[in-house]
Amino acid sequence: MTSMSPPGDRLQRATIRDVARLAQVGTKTVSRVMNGEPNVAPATAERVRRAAAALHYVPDVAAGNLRRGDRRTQTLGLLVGSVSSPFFAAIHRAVEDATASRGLAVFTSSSDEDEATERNAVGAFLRRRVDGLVLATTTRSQAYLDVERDRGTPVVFIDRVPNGIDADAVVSDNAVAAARITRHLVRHGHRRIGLLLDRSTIWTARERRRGVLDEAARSGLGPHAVQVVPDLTTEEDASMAVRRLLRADDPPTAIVAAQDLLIQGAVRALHHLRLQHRVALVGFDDVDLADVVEPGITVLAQRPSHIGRLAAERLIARLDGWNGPAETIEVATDLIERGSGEIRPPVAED
Amino acid sequence: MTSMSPPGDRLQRATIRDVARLAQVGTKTVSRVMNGEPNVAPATAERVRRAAAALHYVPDVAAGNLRRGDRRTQTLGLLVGSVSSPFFAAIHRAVEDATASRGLAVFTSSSDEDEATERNAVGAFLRRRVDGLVLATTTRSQAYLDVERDRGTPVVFIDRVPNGIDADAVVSDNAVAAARITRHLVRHGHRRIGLLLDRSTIWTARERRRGVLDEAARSGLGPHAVQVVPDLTTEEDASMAVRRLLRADDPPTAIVAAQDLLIQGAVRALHHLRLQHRVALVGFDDVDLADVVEPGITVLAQRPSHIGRLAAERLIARLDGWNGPAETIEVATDLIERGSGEIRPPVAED
DNA sequence: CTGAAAGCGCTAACAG
DNA sequence: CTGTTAGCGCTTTCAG
Repeated sequence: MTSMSPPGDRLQRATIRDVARLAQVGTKTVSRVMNGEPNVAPATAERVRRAAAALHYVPDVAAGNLRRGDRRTQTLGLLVGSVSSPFFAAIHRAVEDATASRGLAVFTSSSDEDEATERNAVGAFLRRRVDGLVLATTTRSQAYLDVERDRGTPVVFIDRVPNGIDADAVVSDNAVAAARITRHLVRHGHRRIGLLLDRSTIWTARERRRGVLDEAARSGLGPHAVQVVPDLTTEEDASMAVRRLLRADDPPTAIVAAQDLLIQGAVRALHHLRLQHRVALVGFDDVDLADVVEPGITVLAQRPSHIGRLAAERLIARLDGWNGPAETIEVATDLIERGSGEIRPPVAED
Repeated sequence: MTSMSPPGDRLQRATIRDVARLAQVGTKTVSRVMNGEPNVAPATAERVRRAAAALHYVPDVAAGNLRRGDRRTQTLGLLVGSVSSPFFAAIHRAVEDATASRGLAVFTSSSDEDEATERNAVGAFLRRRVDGLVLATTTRSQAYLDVERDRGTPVVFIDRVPNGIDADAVVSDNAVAAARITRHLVRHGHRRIGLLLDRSTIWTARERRRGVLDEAARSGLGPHAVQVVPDLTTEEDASMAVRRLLRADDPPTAIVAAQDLLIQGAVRALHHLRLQHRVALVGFDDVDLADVVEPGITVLAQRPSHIGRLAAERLIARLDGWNGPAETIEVATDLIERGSGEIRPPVAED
């Protein structure tokens, strides 16, 4: 029976030879039927199918690919910062959607923004002979993928542009978006802005910082107008940073939170301080219930599913032999005004 | 040929024989070194490692496993409702964490609660010879996995108990939790409850319904006290359901939303109707910013990362040969009171 | 239309 | 300590 029976005598897995024997044909004929190749008499094919079903035969694609010409495993590897982040989870879903109809299976891993973890994960993908790679890279240089790319494994980068390797990338227009946020705040009268950032090892954090600072300068805000708090990792980090910023002399009248977790920390801090209607707030990435909170949270929403879809499509094009030059695709972001970003600074300006 | 550039001569992938030739040893020695087996002279091992590095050799685990005794691919398949749902994303992360240190790579797929999609995904996993399966199943019966399980592939179900197969499962204490919510509302004076549910093909939806109805009966509420609205899929569905419920004669004084998306729809509807302080609301699953909204949203929080970790640990135990009886592990849930669930009904009781 | 033989990259089972 | 031979499950090649 299932679990009681003598330990150790697990059912033998049927091979193509078992099927061939039962159907009274050669293994090649079974192979033809299983792969939908032509030149099999309908009656023979039916016999083979019946035998396969009777034995619960499950072909071993890895064994097949060992000999097959194209050597395709119909598998790809996806590396993200964390599969549990809403942003990357949405990308993951889009990659899966664009990819499932093609019969591609997806390996996923989280890097946690650690170089060694990324390299381990990519190594694990490569040892399993994935056909292609979709990477939110966290390493300084991706030159380590050069050889693999030259061996014909396409690599598409997401969320962050690559460094030290010529490859496709699909990213948000981070600097543009950050500048847009800044202009928005300046137009509403703000001259002192607090900027909450993720680790500066992450390309998006650097881009967003650049976008804010450049636009602040362009608006003539002066060098100390933007108070940058980098390397924030958790909600609590962001909360504490907001408290610290607002306690200081000459506190910022507006906060920019450059990532979803940081928004939540900032919102929570402002509410606890009862300053949610006094201090402006704009965040990167849309957050659940952002429209129900009072005031609604103004955000610069990225389009993660768009990023995922474009990346997957580009990868598939490469797999199909398209050989155009590598390019970086910028995906537009949307400024969604809900109230928190439209708060004006207190009138007591110096 | 790839195409224009260095015409068609993509780099050849190095095999174990290339490494052996370069290091002037037999292939078995290379194999020993790559797998950390004993009985290789340090000098030889070093020579092999150098050759492997020079050739950028990446072992093909699938080819190795073909001959290896245990036939382990160090790979497992994870099926969830959707990888982009926060609940399943958290489970996914926990499975990855419990599993990465072991060198297991994870295939993920979304079922979208569709039977055929589930079977396709599981088939794709099996053809790739995953060592084990973690499934949030959506099929009526999982007897189709019987043979595979007897072949030694462990299967652990998550979020939903299996049917037609004897296997481990890790689930929330849904009915208990639903009863607890109901009791909570009854204690606060509610006698008419609106219950928003996901598709009744999903086991959790049925369990939660049962929990609410049983507890309502136990509390002597009468057969029409709970108005059940099943088969809600989107936020909009939930919003509309709330509006409809509250427009009716004798509307419910409390709403139970049995899933995160439905909570958001319900919250939004209540806020639009400006009834958020009049109608009680309790939801399943914690939601971002639930504590910042006014009133805070009372939820029954599941512990998805706990579920994922336990499922992965059980799977690993099975892989390590542990052969105890299959069991269903219930993970406790937490009632988090934030205000919305503690609203009392209007005094005008009949 | 069909099947026998060879071989994909690797490891088990021996022999040195 | 090291290498040779066979063979994992499948597809290619090529001869019927």
